[in-house]
Amino acid sequence: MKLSPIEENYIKSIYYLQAKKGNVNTNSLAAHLETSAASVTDMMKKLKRKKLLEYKKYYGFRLNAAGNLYALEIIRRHRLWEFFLVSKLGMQWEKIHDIAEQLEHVSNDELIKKLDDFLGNPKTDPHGDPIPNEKGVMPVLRQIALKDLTIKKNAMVSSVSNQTPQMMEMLNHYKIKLGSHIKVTKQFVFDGSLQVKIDKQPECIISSMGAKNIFVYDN
Amino acid sequence: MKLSPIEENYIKSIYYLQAKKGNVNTNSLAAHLETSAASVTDMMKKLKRKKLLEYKKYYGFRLNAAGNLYALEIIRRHRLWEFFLVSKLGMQWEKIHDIAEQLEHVSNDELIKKLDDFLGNPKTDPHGDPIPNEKGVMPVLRQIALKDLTIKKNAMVSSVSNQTPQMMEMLNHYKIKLGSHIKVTKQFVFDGSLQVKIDKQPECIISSMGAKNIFVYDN
DNA sequence: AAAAAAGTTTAGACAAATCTAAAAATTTAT
DNA sequence: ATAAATTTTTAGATTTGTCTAAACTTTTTT
Repeated sequence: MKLSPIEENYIKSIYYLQAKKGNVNTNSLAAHLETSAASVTDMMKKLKRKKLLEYKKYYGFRLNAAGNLYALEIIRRHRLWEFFLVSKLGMQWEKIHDIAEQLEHVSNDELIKKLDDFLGNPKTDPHGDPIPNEKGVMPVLRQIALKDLTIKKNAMVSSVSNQTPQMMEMLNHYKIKLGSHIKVTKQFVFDGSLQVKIDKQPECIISSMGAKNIFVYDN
Repeated sequence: MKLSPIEENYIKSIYYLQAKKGNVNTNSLAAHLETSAASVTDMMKKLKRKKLLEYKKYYGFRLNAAGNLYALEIIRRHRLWEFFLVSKLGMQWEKIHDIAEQLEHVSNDELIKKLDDFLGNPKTDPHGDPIPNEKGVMPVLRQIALKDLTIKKNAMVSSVSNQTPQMMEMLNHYKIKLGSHIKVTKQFVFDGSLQVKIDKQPECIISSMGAKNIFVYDN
């Protein structure tokens, strides 16, 4: 089934609010989507007709299995595009969300599959949020700061917690990208700096400041 | 100004029909967009209000300078995405048009600028059609078959005239991509095969069959 | 130059998504 | 348990893009 971008936005918002608060009501969904409660009621009837959620007048609504799966598909597209915008086009975080909101509605299974492969099958978006797989399964990841990574354990760069020009300069210099393979080869107790191997590059040293702000998943 | 996807499709269709036939009338635009003549009339009034075309009842319509520029912007987005789908994701020609029709409506100037740079500022899409620049200027290109390329002249791969698995296999083997820099270093009169240099790779030999089907622009 | 044909526009209706204001149901407070 | 407050739904209007059928222009034919 293919929904309109508007319907997709409803599904996505319900999913988020449900994940955050357990249940969603008409008013909170209206607030989240910046629309009226009346519009929400109308749409709930429609999405019930389309069998994406349970809905009983005055008794709230809830995504069913199909609705959940659809939401995860949208989130998958959104997060893959966000990854693309940052890792391939080098866009800044603040700018990518709105663009990904547009791109997420482009629907073509082969496109998303190929995009995923092209990006190296990332497990999280640039903010560190997990990307559901094709079947709608969110990977369970342990994300830790690089400074806490067990020595000699392979890990992957998942996100970076600040995006100052100084930080970007450093990442750039070390050729650290989202998705980069990374391993700590030595720790210096003296100043907390680390010797690390990034992808296939020769080893280099990262300061404790840097190692605090770079996040990786090690599973 | 930001138009809806539907309005953009009207602008784009008018542009194409105008380029092909000089002038467009209500019925032919309706046919092209698979809609009714009445819908076209309604939309012409609207696009006139938005100052994108000249329109006089019963006397036809024509894009003005602003409308033309807008059309070229849409075409630019469409062709850049087509290039992306083929050169980065490795999709097949038959599949890319419909996807690009969706992607072309995603509007963000910085996105398109960065995408263009990421792709290496291609001058044509995978079909060999020129990509307008940011100012709406179509590059004037001389596209020729690789076999006709002057020896030792630098050129760029613009398109490939058939997409059989055999052809793809060869392109893959030689690492020839859209946008690849290419130069003929030697011609063998005997069988018409060519020695060529592709990007920074060592020289290789391409048969006359291959050289007939690979197109380049040499200016 | 009328009549016929072709092409275009208007009128009126419809579907999707929205809104406001009023009505109905539920929840909370007394 | 009734009243008050909150929340949700309905009713009816609006906007965008669409349609068919009828009316209107222009063009072509005779």
